Amino acid sequence: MAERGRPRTFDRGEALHRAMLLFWEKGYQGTSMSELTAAMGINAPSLYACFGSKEALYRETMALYDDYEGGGFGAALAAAPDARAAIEAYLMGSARLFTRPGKPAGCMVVLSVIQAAGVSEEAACELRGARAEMSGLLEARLRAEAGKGALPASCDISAIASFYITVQQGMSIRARDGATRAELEAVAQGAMLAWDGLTRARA
Amino acid sequence: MAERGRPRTFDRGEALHRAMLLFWEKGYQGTSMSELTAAMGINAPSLYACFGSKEALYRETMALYDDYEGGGFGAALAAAPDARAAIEAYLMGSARLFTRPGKPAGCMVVLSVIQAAGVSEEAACELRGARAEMSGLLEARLRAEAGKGALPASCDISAIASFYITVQQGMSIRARDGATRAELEAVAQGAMLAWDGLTRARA
DNA sequence: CGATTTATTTATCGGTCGATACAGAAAGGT
DNA sequence: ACCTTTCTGTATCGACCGATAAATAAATCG
Repeated sequence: MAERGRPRTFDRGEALHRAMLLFWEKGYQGTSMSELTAAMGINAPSLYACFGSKEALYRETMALYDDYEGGGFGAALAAAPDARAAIEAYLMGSARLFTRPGKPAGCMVVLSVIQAAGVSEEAACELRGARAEMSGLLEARLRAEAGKGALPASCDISAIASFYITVQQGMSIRARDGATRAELEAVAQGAMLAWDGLTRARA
Repeated sequence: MAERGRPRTFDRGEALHRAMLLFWEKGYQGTSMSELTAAMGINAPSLYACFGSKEALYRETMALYDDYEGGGFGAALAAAPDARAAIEAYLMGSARLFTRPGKPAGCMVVLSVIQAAGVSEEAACELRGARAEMSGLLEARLRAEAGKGALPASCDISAIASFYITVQQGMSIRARDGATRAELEAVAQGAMLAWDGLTRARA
């Protein structure tokens, strides 16, 4: 059951990784085929044979990002001892992820709100889903805590999630604008100062 | 001292306004000349004669945005009775500005961090300056308050400004992703819950 | 009135975009 | 060996990009 035909001369995963870094940095429309083929070290026909199209490649790089770069948040949220620690880990982890030397600043999924202009409606939906998923993870973690009675039943879980998602997305922009890790960590700590107020029982 | 030559058949200000809406919505690279000329109701040579180039037009639309759309914040900050009210007005005003029916969602200046890919280094600097200016306005308002003794001298003014700027920029992304005005206003109120903690005197 | 100046329309420029046709090269199957 | 299959490099496709040259139209100036 060995492979038929001439074997590929490049590493598919490595090429995909390099494409991801480009799309992450410059967005979909902002990255040209010639930049892609140059960075991936292959010619256009090899790219099309291997990945299908520019958009299919983009979607695959986004999946790779979800799996390896933006990932780990689900586990971190679950591992935290309580909801407050989970949110803090989410923000502080984001501050670190958004400012890794040698990697584009900010979150590829968050920035795709703007950077994915030009992709098909189908792909845009997929991206919207990926962003909503993160929001869903946060809400789920908070609801789990509320279920344990650790949060007042009357507090607005989705509003809390919405607030911290917004802060994290703002951190993506700040990172792109040159903010340092220390600045983002200070922002994260600032956002945690709203925790008591947000989780206080409502009328 | 009347005008020489054939008079222009279109309203320059109106054409600029239409170009602004396009750039605001789709960014610099994402807006093509043919889209611009179609929306402005003129042919390409008229555009070049009147505005110089696509980039010069973009920069002029950004100036227009600064003056008429994003403006009013300086005055609002100054008019507020105290620093807390100023910050709250800034965030609540942003929530309103980012979700005006018939206008693109979010802030053109904030989104330019990502949407201005492709412009010259000179224009990019100008945009960075425009973003820093807003941050400077916030800091100045806070320092004025600290000078009056209404804020502890030990609290970190630039960190407070950085936090609220980050929230506001996050609101721009959320608006682009479809967030409603009510959601953004809730986020703004959430951010104000951090105020007491942020302005408490430090060790 | 011509002469000058400026704006408009039409047609098009060279360049780059994303995407492919084609022929040659390198593997397995028989 | 030969055929089939798959990948590779070259060379290029039509479409659109941002930007203009040239000819025409509409105003003021002398």
